[in-house]
Amino acid sequence: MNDLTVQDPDARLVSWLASGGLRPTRQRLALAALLVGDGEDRHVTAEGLYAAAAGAAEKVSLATVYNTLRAFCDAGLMNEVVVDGSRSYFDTRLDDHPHFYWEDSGRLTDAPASQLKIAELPAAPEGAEIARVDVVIRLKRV
Amino acid sequence: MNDLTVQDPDARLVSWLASGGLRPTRQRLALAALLVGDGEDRHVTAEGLYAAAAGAAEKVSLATVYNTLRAFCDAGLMNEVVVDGSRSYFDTRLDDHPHFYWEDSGRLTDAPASQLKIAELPAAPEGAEIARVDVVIRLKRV
DNA sequence: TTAAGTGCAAATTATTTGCAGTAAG
DNA sequence: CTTACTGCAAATAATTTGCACTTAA
Repeated sequence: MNDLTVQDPDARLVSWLASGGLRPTRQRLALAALLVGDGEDRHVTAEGLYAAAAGAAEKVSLATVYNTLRAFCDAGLMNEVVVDGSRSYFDTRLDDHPHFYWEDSGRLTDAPASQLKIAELPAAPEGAEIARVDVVIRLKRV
Repeated sequence: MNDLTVQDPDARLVSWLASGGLRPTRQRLALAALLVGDGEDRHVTAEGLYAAAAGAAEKVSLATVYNTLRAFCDAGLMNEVVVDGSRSYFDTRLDDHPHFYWEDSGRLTDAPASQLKIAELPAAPEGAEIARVDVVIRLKRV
């Protein structure tokens, strides 16, 4: 899905946006660079990404950060993860995988998918099918 | 944990509240009756419980419904379940168990815990331990 | 009598939206 | 040019809180 072919970074971001049918605006390129610029998976909140953009001297309004994250999700470029009733997290990783949620700091990180083995799963009731299975491992400091 | 001994229903609710160190006020008894009055497990939102109370001709303010649900959770009588960024669900069932989330209707129900078998789980990283594992099976209509 | 609980209305927080201006194809 | 995108500020929605009043112990 992510074609990490060798090409100049900007072009990679442009095609990342294009694969979601989105125009490469200055703001989107800046946010995309922060999100997928280095190929690392990221878990951000809107406020967090807004702060990161500000830190990188990129001028993007908070409303645009919200709208852009929503656009990226609608375009299938990211996923929204719900773990904390009060804020939404956005994950650059696209496959269905488990998360660690650090209750003390509110940080969300990937849990190694290879170490999760579900031997049996409740079947979807009549008239429904499974869209996704969210597994959140809540951690507390010892 | 839930002692479903045969005694008059009101006394059951009073001791349910007492087990959480909470005073049996008229409002709490009314909400407790709606939540655990029949021993069935319930998944409610604050607004939903408020509507149910109104439907049962019980006068309880929305603020009190919120405060009471929070108090019940703090007292360990209920659990908060996060599945939908925008609203909180409160579950009368206390053990760690999987849920079905009906994406179309926003309804939350229990999934049979007996049908979930996790063969392997990512280990908690250094300095942390697992507080709880949330499994939410998201359903879509076929 | 006294600390806990209640209910309003106002405050907060995260997020969305209307709309006028700006930029991409 | 034409439509999508941006950014402010105002609007929303869920939830919390300040505070005067009520009630359980």
